[in-house]
Amino acid sequence: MPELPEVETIVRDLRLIVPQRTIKAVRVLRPNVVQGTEETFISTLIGKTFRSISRRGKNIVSHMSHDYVLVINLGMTGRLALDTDNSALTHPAVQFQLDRGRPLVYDDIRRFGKLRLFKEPDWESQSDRLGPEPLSPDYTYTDLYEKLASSSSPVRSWLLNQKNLAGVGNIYANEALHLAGVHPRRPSNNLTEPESKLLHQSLKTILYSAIENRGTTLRNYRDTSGLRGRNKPNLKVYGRHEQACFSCKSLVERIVFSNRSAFFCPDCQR
DNA sequence: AGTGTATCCTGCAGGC
DNA sequence: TGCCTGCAGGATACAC
Repeated sequence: MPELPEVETIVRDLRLIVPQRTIKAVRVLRPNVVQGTEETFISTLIGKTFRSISRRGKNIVSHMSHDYVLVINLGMTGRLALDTDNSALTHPAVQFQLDRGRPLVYDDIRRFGKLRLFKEPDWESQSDRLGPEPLSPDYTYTDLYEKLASSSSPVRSWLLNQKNLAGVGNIYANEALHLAGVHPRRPSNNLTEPESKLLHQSLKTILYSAIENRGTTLRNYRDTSGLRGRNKPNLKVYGRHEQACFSCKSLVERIVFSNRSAFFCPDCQR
């Protein structure tokens, strides 16, 4: 569910809520969303204070006191929110009682999400296994072009692999490829340098505009206040199977490979 | 190295 | 109304 723009939106919300708050109690209602034993997870977090919140790819990274890092991957349906009386948190999995205010709740319908605890250096080495951040100023089209050149896998699959690029998921991979005019099945090492440059720029454009719109809600995604993202009307191909391309009026096609749907315009994307 | 398949889960839409 | 199938923003492990 949540890709880079959705996670970025949640991270920005959390920065207004949790820093300098201390965890007083933890309730694990669904042990399988927590890595390691429930007991260790709880005892490690009690008494720790949130210092800062950042994002790495699709991960919410909470830097805690005593050099601990709580890393949350939302999977398909994970949510974080402060519990409220009329809460739409239907599948609470973990509750954090803070030193003041309402509990912070991790809610996850399908429970594909994961909450992991690291010591700072261990998280650093874990983070190093992820690809570059597409929105980082020092991520250049040359980086993209050279890395694409070493892979023969379809470019849509390449973009989804978090070791190649961190944070891009199926919606924005398809949207960026459409904006760049590149067919999702093109072998990565088949892209020319100009095409790589266009794809690099398209990724930034698509991701920035999705962040401005606070993410895309197709079904389950909500921000920490329970509000939907507003980016869905901007989608040009994702989910638009058999509808007319806005650029050329051809019908958007849906194909499946690597077990995921790919949407593209057969005329705009060769 | 890459791909297809299965797995972890629940919920919803569509067909009958 | 109910039952069945397919599908969903992710990540990973496996066989080939």
